[in-house]
Amino acid sequence: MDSAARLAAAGLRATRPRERVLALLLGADHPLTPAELSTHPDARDIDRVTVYRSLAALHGAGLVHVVCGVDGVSRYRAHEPAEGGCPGGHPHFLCTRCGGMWCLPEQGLPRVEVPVGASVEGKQLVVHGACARCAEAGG
Amino acid sequence: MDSAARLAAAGLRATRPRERVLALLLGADHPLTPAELSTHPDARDIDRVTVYRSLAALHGAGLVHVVCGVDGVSRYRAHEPAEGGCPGGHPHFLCTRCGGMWCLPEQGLPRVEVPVGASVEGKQLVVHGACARCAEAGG
DNA sequence: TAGTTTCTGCAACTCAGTTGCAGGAAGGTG
DNA sequence: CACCTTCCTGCAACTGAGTTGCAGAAACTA
Repeated sequence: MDSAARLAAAGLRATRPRERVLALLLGADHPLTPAELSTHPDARDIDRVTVYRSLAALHGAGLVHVVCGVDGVSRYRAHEPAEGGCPGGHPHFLCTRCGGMWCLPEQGLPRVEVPVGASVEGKQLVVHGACARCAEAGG
Repeated sequence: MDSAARLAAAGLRATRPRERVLALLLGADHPLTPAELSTHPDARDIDRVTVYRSLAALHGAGLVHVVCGVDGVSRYRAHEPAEGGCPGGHPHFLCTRCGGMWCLPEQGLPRVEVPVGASVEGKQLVVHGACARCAEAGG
């Protein structure tokens, strides 16, 4: 299923910026920041603000999941809409050297007991350190 | 052990801003943001920048732990230096309505398998939703 | 094709956090 | 106690992420 079809299936207008952003997320092997998206050669002509709003629309429609690392930057990744339920329900690894992030999809998240009366909307587990390449480069 | 004694024990100079910041963190029942600290009545005369630098010093000395929520804001909490080892090794609950955060210290963090060659320096599990008060207020 | 609705791009803005630098305080030495 | 070195503080200015308002343009509908 390509970007345009996914947008239509989710009830979103299939505009050029949205298709482009979703296509980039689908083609990436790790979560991307809004900055990485708007400076990408294939999206240079898309405004920063439009990238943010497209990501918000995609997230609202359940086409992508978002993770905020210990560096305070949000990262987005596309997932199959068919997965439904709890997309992004896996840990992520953040390299604090190069800023790269990778999904660890084979592993789940633990059940957490929250204070009485509180309602849970999501949870995220971020492991941080140095990725293989940065660790080897001396870091 | 009061703030000044903790600073000395950690090998830090016991300056007024540091004592003040540490005392506020020790007196709080939940993690505080740098903004909450620098606008606190007891710390109004401490510069924003000094708050950030004091927190960095306290964190580097292992007197506080830091959590970055899904809202991209860092929060700090003091802990007993005697605990050592892996301070902050518990989940946190973040209320996305009021921005409050609470520690869930009775629960641990799961072991996570990371990509080959990567080195782990820490991990954090943040559960987000509405706290009891915000949920009751209709959120 | 015309018309309504929604989206895009621009400009300006807020807020978190950082950097450079001059003056000042903390704590050691004689 | 005075001196001196070291480190810290506060100010100003800056970077970078993310948001808001608005006019014009593109997408869907009839």
